[in-house]
Amino acid sequence: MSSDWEIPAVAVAVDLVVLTVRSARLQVLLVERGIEPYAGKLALPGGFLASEREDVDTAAGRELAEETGLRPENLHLEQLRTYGAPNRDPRRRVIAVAYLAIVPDLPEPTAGGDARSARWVPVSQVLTRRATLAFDHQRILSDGVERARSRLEYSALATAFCPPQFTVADLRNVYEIVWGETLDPRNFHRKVTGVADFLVPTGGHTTKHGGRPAALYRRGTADVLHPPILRSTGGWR
Amino acid sequence: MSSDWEIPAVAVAVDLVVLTVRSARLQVLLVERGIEPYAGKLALPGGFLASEREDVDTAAGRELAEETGLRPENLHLEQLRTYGAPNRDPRRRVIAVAYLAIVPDLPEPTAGGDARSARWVPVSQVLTRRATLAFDHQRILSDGVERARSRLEYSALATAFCPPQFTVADLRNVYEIVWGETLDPRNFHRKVTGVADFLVPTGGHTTKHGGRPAALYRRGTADVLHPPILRSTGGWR
DNA sequence: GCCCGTAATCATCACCTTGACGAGAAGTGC
DNA sequence: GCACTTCTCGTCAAGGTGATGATTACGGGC
Repeated sequence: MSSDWEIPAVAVAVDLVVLTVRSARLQVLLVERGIEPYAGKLALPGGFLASEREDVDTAAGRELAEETGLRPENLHLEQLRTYGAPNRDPRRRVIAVAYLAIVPDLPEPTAGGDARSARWVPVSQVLTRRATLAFDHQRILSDGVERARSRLEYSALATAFCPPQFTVADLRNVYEIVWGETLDPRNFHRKVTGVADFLVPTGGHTTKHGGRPAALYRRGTADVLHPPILRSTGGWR
Repeated sequence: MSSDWEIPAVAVAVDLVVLTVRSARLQVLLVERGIEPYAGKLALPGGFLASEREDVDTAAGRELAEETGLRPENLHLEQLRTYGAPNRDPRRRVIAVAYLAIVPDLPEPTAGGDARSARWVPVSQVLTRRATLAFDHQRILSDGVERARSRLEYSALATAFCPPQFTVADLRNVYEIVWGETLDPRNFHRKVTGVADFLVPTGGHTTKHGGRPAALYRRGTADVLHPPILRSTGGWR
């Protein structure tokens, strides 16, 4: 570092991997790019810092609110990782701080705000390359999905996919769809109800479906799952 | 985003949490700052991108080589997370991409390169505030240590603290010091030797110490620990 | 109302992993 | 040889897991 060396300044983008379970599939929120590069291509929602003074975490919450209309307080939003390869963006140097957001099945897909044609796309369609994404967003999405799968094992993340009140079956549905494997309902029930402070019974019961009504729960105070809920594949067992 | 809006450009710094086990303590590599702000204060080693084209991961490896003289190929280096609060640095807007590096006990503490007085400091001295760090480096260190502790459970990270050949006792020593708890030698031995592809016996044995010679191992191909090595505290059990 | 299908919940059992701990193996120092 | 240390193997009870049977509680058709 010689004294006439100038500190390089780069643009900082925030990209969001917003996941939900919709129509029995894991889906990701994508936007269609309106401008070059990659005009017309699907991409993760995101954008640059709004000002030189905006906090990066704040920017992520702001982008999420713009795209989904949801306040970040109510949902899960965590930093995923930062992607800093020099040629990510052909225009100029941009490093992207990626965030993972988990939202429940929204009534209106992307009604909120001034989002430019955001829509839900099944993750499988992207990961199998039936749909490809702009920039290195394919990689970011892949990392985000793997993070979510892993978090289901050790954290209460699954409840973020669910409405405020949900049944054990709802929860099992989340696990099965995100992990892509079927789980035994009886063992799953025993395990999740056995985890300390994971689920709190509300006293209510469902009434709709064709079987016995299920007890309703809301998420408890536990962030980490005491005995974890481990998947058979992907780990080891 | 109006059309006259300019994309904010910010400086990108790479900060390193370099951990090792030395003198039976978990220690972190720190430098004494020579310039304002925080001149004279201890800080994590790091620096700005060397050029507008430098990859962020590459920059982390470069900084590590400058500080320790070690080539990044031989050791563990992973991205920790990005710290993007607007007032991290009082001079100007800087976002820091922090990395976690694990190195074995080096023969020469900080002999390598042109490092400005880098030295090892016990982590406990920093976390208990007996020594304080510049910027938000206290928080970054804290996150890095917690990441390392967690990684010991599920990954082969502990071997990165060890020389190429090591004994089960060496490995147990790493776990005990990083976790800050004692482990039963007999159960630990059974567990680590039972994990698939974690340890490969070299055939050699130690000869030095006062007890029965220990078999020597080198790290195997496993990155994730099949049955994980769980700590009693901090997790749940 | 009664039978049936469905789904939720409870119960049982064999197996495995874990932690606690005993005991032998294989060196060093005196 | 003896005391001491550390490594390594074994045993056992307790608890978690997967597989699976049984029971509960609803809706729907007749």
